[in-house]
Amino acid sequence: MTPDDVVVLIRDAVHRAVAAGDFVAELTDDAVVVERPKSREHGDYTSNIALRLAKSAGKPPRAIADAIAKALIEADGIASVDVAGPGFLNLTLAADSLGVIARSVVEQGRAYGTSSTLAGQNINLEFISANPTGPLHLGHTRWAAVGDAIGRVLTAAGAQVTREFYINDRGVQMDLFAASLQAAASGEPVPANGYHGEYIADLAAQVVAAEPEITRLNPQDQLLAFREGGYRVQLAQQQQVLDDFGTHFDVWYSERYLHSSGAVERGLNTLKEQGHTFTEDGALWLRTTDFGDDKDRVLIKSDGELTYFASDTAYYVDKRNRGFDVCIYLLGADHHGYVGRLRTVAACAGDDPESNIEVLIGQLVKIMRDGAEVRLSKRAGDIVTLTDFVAAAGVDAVRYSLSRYPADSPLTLDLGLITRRSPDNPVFYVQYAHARLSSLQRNAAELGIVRAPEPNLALLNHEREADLLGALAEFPRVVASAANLRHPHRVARYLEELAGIYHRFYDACRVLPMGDEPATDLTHARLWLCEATRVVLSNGLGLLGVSAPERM
RNA sequence: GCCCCCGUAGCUCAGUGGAUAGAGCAGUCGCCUUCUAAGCGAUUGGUCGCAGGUUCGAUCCCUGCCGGGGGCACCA
Repeated sequence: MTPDDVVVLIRDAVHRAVAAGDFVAELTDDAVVVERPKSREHGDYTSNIALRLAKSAGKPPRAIADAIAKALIEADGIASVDVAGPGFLNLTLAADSLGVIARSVVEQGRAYGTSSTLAGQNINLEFISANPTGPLHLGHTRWAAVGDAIGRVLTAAGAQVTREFYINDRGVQMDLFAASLQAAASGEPVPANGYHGEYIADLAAQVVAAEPEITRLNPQDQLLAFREGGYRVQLAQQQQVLDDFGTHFDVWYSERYLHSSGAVERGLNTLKEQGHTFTEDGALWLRTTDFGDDKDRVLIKSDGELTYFASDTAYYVDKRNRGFDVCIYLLGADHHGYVGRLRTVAACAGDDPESNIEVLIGQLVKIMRDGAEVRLSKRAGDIVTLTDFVAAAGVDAVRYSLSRYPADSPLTLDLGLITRRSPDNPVFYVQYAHARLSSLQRNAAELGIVRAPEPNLALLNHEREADLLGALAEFPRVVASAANLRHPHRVARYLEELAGIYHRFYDACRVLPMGDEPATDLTHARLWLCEATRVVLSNGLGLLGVSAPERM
């Protein structure tokens, strides 16, 4: 019996109690909430429905709880119902209705945890979108991990997801980039406002190696060649790094293409049609103050140049024209001033900023090493890159340690801790549980034990087994809420809890027979439970893009 | 000045109105003669920044204040 099944039982019980005249109530669809109680004494599931109905029913919550309990106890699969505290309903399930969860999980396999809660939603998920002028740094790494996990969780919840990376390959930063490469190649000092990282010299050398004739070009052509050559090399490098990291994009969208394809013009036309543009001081403005911005924004400068804001606006309209219902932007904290503006853009384009656009801000990641903060500055070159981080800690540890926290709160990581590959890092705790389970199955196979096709799952009545079954049943709800809230860290936290519950089960409940003893019905029931746990750990780690090792 | 994030155990952090506020690490004490001890058990540790308000009930929602971080452009 799943939590959703319990919800249905309670709803039916309320209806029966109302029909019997015990109290008066109207149930909305989401009124009945069932939770796993914190304390084992409170049964398998608990509901506060009586407390919620008390006011409108005009009766004390405990009286309502008693009436519901009376109707509920008759339902199949319910072993006992207690009314506790101010009026909580505490349910204990019959052992067999809890045990069948194990079978259901195993049979659903990789599909267990998926749902259709977001079915029909076509979502554009844009993240990282780094300039092609340097390596990916720590801020990008956070989104590479969390953004990818959000994509996986949304997909699991039934949404159609397109991951998109916007390439800022237009604008003055590209020229600065070119000038920096040119200077580095000819051994001259990099311009003061250029890019100073050590990678610039490497990039310049790579460009020269790929196109040796570049050194003989006249300065102007050479500048152009460095810009394009550097762009190609740097972009390819970013793509390779992300590929190695396990974060894959469906669309790499170039800002140049946005302009060359006419999308900018179309976007500006859409805004004009909606009537929110005006001309002043020779510039074209968007009246974002109509929707709460503190000031209007310029689209086309008085010198005829498009602003970056114009590109962003057109890009949003273009996404919508491509058929996306929801455009999610994952941005760094330094872009938070952009959130309000993007929302007004949606409003100016005639959309609903509450539903068509969503901007998530990733707060700063601070890295401590030997008690001191590692400072990050992209242009100065003192950066921790994604590649450095992965080289130091490995893909799994980096992905996991970033995605077990909500992205919208600042984060401090101890590099020493992560690189130490010690159990301090929860990813090892979770992966270890999976490795233990895999090992156990190898041992079972060696003993010639094959899971019985018709196990007696009612035998799973040990307290630790009930804990494990209850936790397994929660997984689909965890994934759905992670998707709805765009909070994949909930999956990670859940996995840590599940791993803990499994380790405690393992400690208390022997699975395989000792010595020459034969396999019993309990052995088989527990093997189903173990495989169900392994499936959920594997699926959950998969949602975070972290591997589920069979050996450690 | 205006806007955003944060303030929970010694440290790093979970906790989208419910029961006795949790985890890991750090500290203390135990458990390997059989499935991975990268594990398990026990124990120490809290005015949930402060003050009001809403509610049967607030760490959570609202208002104000205090403290820390980040952001404001006819830049990209």
